[in-house]
Amino acid sequence: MTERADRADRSTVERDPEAVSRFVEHFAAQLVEAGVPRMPARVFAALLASDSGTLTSAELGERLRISPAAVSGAVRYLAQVHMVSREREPGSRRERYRVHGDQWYEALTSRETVIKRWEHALREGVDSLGAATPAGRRLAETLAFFEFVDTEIAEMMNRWRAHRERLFGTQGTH
Amino acid sequence: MTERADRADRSTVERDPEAVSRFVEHFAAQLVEAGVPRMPARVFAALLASDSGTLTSAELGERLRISPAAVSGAVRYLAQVHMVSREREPGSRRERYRVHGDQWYEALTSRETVIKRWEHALREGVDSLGAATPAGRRLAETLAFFEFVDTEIAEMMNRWRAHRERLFGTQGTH
DNA sequence: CGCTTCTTTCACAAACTTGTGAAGTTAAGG
DNA sequence: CCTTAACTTCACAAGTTTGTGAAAGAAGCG
Repeated sequence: MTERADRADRSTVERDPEAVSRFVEHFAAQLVEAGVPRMPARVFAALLASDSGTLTSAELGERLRISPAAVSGAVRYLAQVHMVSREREPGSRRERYRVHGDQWYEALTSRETVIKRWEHALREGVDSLGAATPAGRRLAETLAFFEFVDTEIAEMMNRWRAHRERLFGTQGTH
Repeated sequence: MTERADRADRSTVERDPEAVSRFVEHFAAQLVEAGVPRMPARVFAALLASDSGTLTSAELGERLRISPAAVSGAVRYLAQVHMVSREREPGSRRERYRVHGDQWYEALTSRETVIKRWEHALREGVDSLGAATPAGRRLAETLAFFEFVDTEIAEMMNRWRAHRERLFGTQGTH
């Protein structure tokens, strides 16, 4: 694809920037409601809605009307949770941020990390309350639930990869 | 090692309150990190760690050192997301809050509600960006992912119920 | 090398959240 | 009915979080 994807790519459909913005803000709002900090959510939504799947810091700042500092912070967050990756553009000090079509919801599912910590806390609880007490038994059951979910999610992702291939041909976007 | 305390007599076991508190705060902290507001997280953890699975407002206030107002707010939140239910104690104006051993992680999984809203936003996005554009295709794939997850989660919960029965005999605690 | 362009860091002000005391509301039990 | 126990609502103070401007930090390119 060309370096200037924005202008060059009008081939298919004339895009209404206002409609795009509406989607970006709406989707970002849903992410926020699910616990994602606001700026990261907006930046992420903007990337999702871009044709190339990559935008520069300047483009993000312009589209979302936020300062370079805000972009910087948001991107740092997103990179940390593996929802975007950063690439340096070879002949420039410009940085590009990219959403890897598939990789990001794999990251989403990687709330595994979260689950692991829950499991740890629960194990502690079973120990200190005593496995024989009613409360201890409840915690043990909850723990078993999470352990079950853990393995199930892994299998689910495998099935998804197969399913996706069936739906969309081979590898995802990018 | 804590068996002496655990093993104590009577229906309501004499429990090392400090160990309980440690678990409550630790588990609550994990919930907070996952996006649950603090007071609801603490109240919920306290309920989880109680033998009966129910506590009154006064008991919660005492154990967590928070005002009745805070209990009230926390419980309202938890009831809304179906993590606890409220019952009125027959001959009294006392209210009891209960964690239904199994029901609550079914609620957890009911991120369906969340997912449904994501799906809606994504469908909107596919429409307004155009299904034929690269961005539109990315959104469509993401949408397909969530639709897939939706059905998978339902099936997973069925498998869990079977699995649980195998592990713990009959149906859950309560 | 040093100029220029882009990004990050930092301190702070604005905006939002949270938990509290106090007043308000509901219903049990005399 | 009236009292009183229990929960809820409200306004606000304290504490966080958020996004910004300003300045410093990298890195291409002449």
